[in-house]
Amino acid sequence: MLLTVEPDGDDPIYQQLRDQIVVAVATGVLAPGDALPTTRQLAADLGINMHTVNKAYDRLRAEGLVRLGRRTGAVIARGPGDGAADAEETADWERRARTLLAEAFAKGMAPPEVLERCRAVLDEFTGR
Amino acid sequence: MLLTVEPDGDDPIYQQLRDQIVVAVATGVLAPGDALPTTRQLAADLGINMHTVNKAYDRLRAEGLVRLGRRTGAVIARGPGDGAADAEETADWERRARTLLAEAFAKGMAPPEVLERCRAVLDEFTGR
Amino acid sequence: MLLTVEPDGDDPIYQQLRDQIVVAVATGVLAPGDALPTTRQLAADLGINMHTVNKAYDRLRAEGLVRLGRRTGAVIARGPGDGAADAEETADWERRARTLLAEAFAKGMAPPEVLERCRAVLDEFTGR
Amino acid sequence: MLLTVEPDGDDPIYQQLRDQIVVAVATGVLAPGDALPTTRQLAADLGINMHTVNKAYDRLRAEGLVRLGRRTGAVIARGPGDGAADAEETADWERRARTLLAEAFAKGMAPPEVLERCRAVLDEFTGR
DNA sequence: GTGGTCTAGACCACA
DNA sequence: GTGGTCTAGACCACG
Repeated sequence: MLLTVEPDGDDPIYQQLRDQIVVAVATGVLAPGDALPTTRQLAADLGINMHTVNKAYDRLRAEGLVRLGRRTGAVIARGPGDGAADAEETADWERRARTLLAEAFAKGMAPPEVLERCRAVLDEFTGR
Repeated sequence: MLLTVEPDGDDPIYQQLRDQIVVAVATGVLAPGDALPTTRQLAADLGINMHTVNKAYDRLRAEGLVRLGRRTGAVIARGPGDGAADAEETADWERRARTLLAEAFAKGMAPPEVLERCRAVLDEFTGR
Repeated sequence: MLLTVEPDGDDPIYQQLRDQIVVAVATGVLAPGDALPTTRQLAADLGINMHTVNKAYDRLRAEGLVRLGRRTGAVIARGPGDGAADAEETADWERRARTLLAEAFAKGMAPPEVLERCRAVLDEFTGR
Repeated sequence: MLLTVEPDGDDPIYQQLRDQIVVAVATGVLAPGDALPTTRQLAADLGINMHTVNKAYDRLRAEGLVRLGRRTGAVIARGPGDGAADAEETADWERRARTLLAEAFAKGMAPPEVLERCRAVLDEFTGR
């Protein structure tokens, strides 16, 4: 099973699904054109409600990462090589990154170490 | 005024406060030993509920960034140079960073560019 | 009552609500800062489900026209004078306008007459 | 190929076909008397279901833009110069135009700019 | 008391 | 058989 959820986790279930799919796209486990499970199927597999899956898919569509097809179900629409993010998207991302990096630094992680971890994660994504 | 809030923003108000204080610690605007405003004071200044400020402070306490004293109020307990984060804290941070980096990569931002942005933010924190 | 719905109309109910609110903003009946009814209130008034209202509000939020407040409920966030639409938004609008104008022209409406109708509607919005 | 479809686009396929044919009539690419491809032919060319093409043609018939003959297939029935639309048709169109214009105005597009865009599109249809 | 989330189950549009 | 829409009712997070 590609996706799992923690019903009692801090993040809402649809958010957990969204995050896992984003990571799967980054790692190449899912590539543009790949089909995601149908809402009903995934809901049944995970023991959650169809609408919850639907919401996760809808958010991903709003982010431009998946297309919701009429016949095909949900399909990955964008991937690592597929053109750059727009300005607003990038600005929003940077704002969130800034907060996350501030937390690391404020809690005592050394900047070179932080950067190294980021590099390692990105290297993993690129497959190096 | 050091802190501001958007009452109708996407993030809850207590989260906005928490984030801003974290960034303030990272940039050195707030240093270990500095006192934060009292909950009543800050709530009055921002026009928000006292409980909301309290929640923000409590979260920061749970993260180990502030100490809450009966008479001393909230005081910054940790800063950039103050020893490393523990393993659990670090692992949790890395999980969140992984998701954020995956989003950037999946949406087409180039890894060197992403790293550069991270480096720039960290440089800003260290004062270069 | 400001808003009404036709449960059996061609457009989904949430779309009808969205459209009416957009028109209300254009005509000035609703101005930035004005509060919309709460989801439960509006649902009760119209005899529809809370989630349907929620969806309409969520779409308007995605369009940037309303903010969904924690305490305040839904509030108009943008109005006629409030800065221009971004490029993508404009391009999408123009694509839809092109189709609508093509329909008018193909069905025999004379271009000057079409323009005149558009001008009249816009004049109504500006209050002239 | 005159017509194309995005199977996973926001609009249903039959709607995409309908829109493209309407635009083709407006631009003069298709003129009254011209034959459209047979449903089988077009469905095969586009890799879609025959029923979908059928539905698009039927909508156009309901709008009075094409005539469906048993042997003649689908033929364009109306064009830019072919008499005015009836009152009901016009009223419906104006209602939709009003919503679309309201959206533009509410989102900050200036009325003169909106009118100018409309004029440009109509000029393109008339061939200037 | 507000919106947010989740569940459950139904019907419809689309293909 | 897919996603889209709507209804109904419950609990939670936020303030």
